[in-house]
Amino acid sequence: MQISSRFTIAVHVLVCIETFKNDRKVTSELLASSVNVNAVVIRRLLQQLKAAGIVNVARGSGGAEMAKPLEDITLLDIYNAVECVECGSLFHFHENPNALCPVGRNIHAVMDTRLDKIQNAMENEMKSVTIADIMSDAEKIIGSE
Amino acid sequence: MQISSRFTIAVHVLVCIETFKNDRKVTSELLASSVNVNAVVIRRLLQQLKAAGIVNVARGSGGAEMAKPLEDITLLDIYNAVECVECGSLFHFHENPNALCPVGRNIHAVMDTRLDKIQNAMENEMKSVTIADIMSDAEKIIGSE
DNA sequence: TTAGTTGTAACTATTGACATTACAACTAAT
DNA sequence: ATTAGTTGTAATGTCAATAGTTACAACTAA
Repeated sequence: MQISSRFTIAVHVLVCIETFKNDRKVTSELLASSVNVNAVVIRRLLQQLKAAGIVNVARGSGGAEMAKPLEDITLLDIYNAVECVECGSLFHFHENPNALCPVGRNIHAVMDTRLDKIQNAMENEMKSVTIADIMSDAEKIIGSE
Repeated sequence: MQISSRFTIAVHVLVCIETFKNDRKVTSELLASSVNVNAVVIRRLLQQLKAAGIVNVARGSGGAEMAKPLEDITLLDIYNAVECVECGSLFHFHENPNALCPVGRNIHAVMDTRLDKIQNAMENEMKSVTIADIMSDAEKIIGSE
């Protein structure tokens, strides 16, 4: 199972917003055309990013822009914004293990710290990369075409 | 999105196999009762673990056992055994970004190394934990009940 | 031969992701 | 005030993966 494409799409969208901000109004249509998905998918995604304080979206006049400095937005911020956070855990525990079995009633306690450490390792790595880093890579690559 | 419960169920199953190996034949029925899922789900899972060389399952006579030393089985081995590996990547990239857009045609190149680093961080953490570690925790917790 | 078990196919239900259509709400420009 | 362009969102549909269930052939050991 994989992390949904919303995450990579979100990064793509943010790079677009930053790249085109001086040239044109960055509408959901423009973003949809770059990502190659339906504009409604982009609008829903922008709502999630907006709720997380990452972007501003203007109703009516239209257009999206970054809501805070690029170096203050980490990949983890984006991940948390677009992936179901109520779930909280990266791992899915089977419900209702048999409490009459010594393994069944303790498996949660046995695994929880280990699973948390794994998830933390991933999240720490995500936290260490900002959109500023990504933009710097992107400018280099696009500039060298 | 979450990693499927097959992963935590697999660990649960391995802990059961090791815990009960001297007391009884560890059948899919027994495992199913501890995990509290259908026995067929367990059998399918055991097939995946068997294909990965982690367990042996006896047809006919019945019963599952570990196929190699506990300290040679890491959580990553289990993860790779039960999660779709063809997919390979933890992250799901949107297909067909627009090649006419400078961002669209470069987004893959921009993100790939970053995403690999994140996945590696997770896998390294998984690699550092063996079933021997988990069993040692489990024995402590179960013994102290 | 039989009882117990695994291996697997077939079918179903459920869930989440994603696509699509439609339209109300809103803003700015004219 | 009207209009054109845009966002916000509901409703609906499709698809894939997970997981539950039934059924039964294949196998082994007693």
